[in-house]
Amino acid sequence: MNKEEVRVRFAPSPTGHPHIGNIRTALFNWLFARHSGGKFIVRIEDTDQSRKVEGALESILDSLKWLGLDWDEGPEIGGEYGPYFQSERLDLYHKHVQQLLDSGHAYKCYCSSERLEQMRKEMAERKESVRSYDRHCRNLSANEQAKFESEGITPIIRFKIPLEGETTFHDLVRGDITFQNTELDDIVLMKSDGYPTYHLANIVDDHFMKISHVMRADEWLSSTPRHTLLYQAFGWEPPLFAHLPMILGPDKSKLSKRHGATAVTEFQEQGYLPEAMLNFMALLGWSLDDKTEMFSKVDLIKLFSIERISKTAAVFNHEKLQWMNGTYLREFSHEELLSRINPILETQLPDTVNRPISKEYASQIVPLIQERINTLTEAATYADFFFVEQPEYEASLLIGKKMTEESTLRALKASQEILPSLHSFDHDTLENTLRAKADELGLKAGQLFSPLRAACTGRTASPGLFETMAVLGKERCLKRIAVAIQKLEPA
RNA sequence: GGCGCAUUCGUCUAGGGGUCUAGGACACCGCCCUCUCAAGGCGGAGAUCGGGGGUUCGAAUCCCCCAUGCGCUACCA
Repeated sequence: MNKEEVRVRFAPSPTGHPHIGNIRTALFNWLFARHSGGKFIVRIEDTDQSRKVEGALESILDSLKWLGLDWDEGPEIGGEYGPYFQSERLDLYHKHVQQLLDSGHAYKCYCSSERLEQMRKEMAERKESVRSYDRHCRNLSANEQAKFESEGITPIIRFKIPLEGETTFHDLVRGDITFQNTELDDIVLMKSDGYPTYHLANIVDDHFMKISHVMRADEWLSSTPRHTLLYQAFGWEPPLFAHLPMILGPDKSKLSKRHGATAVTEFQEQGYLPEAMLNFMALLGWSLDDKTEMFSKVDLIKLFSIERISKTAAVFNHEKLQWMNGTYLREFSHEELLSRINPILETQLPDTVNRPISKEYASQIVPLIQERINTLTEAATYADFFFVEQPEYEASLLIGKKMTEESTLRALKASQEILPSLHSFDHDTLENTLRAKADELGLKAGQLFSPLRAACTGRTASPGLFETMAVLGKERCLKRIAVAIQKLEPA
């Protein structure tokens, strides 16, 4: 094999929406390929017909596209070593499994699943270490085989693991790893439905697609000696292996739906930025040094290396992702942020708000919320009062600290009187006027501002009062103040 | 049960014999800023480096044992 050219692959099976762990694997492969000037290949491992999930393929491809992990060969674009769907490569697998049969490295197995189940049960009862298969058909005579064939049993094909010796392979992350061959079972290569198992298809494809490095999750480590033996049986040189640390949920178990949103597409829907997602995922199992943690995609490509992949599984920390997303959000220019937020506003603002949303108006709001949101979707929930006709809230919200119903009413009415006379409704005018008014009323600035804030926004927390009022405009502020006074005024 | 891998603050991690009385980040707490909330700045608390034996003048760093966690143990990937 030509080890000069780096060719790596992301080989998902279309059995569901890819979660952050799957895509992290894709990311590391992609990063390594781009770093080394090699090729990144996507291969779909659809050899299990029963587990196929509708829409999973699209979800996988969409996740990659969203993050900008472009592939050089694979679905939609093809390539020199296609097809890139295993279900379209069945002939290749049959041909090679036959080769193994002919060379005595594989054999047909006629055991029923019932017998297998029974066998495993008995082994467990006898407290023997449970084996997946007892090699019952490994040395069947020609007569016995003919008998099973005549009964119409479709055999599966198993790999003949050497009965003795040991198998060692080198892992780029963990070093040399050795397994006793006696610990290895005669794995299934070809299933009775004519589809290969992962083990066979994987080896055949990696070989013919000239894959130089296999970077996959840690859960595959135990399968690697079997794969090594398979390469030997074929007389092929195996690729280099690098097993990536797993990503776990908060309870330290394998990531699953139980852990809430883990599908990459869900993060997209929740308003996370692809650049933040990418940065965050890169740090799950990889680091540059003891302090750097903000990495652009270009940085990552330049700096990524297998040597700095860690060995330990990582718990997925949602809070840190959120922080990082907010950091990216804050670094955007107003124009950039607007362009990201606008589509969210369109879809997530209440139905009562007229569409399309005015970009000009939204652009005034963006600077006010930029440092107060951590995700794009928060823009719609945080800033909705800018868009609705009249925010809903309880009258009690108007009465702030150190304020009573009476003083609140007085403050609101005083504001109602002075605001119409303002020639300009900008930040400074508002601030000067209102501060003077507070003085005049014998109130602290905050005592006056809080009922005004509640009246104008329907919230106790909002962007700066004067900025907010300026954006809302004199007319709307006055209207909302009037509503507030009504809420407090005895009927 | 067997086999494999792993084990540094709650979490992500730095560390590869002395510079570590273990560094950074998220989260947490306090202070500053301040019209609220954030953001930002400053500071704090938080890990006897899973435990026990070695090796060494000296170990988070090397070796062994144990414990724990995770993974694999399917005609799933």
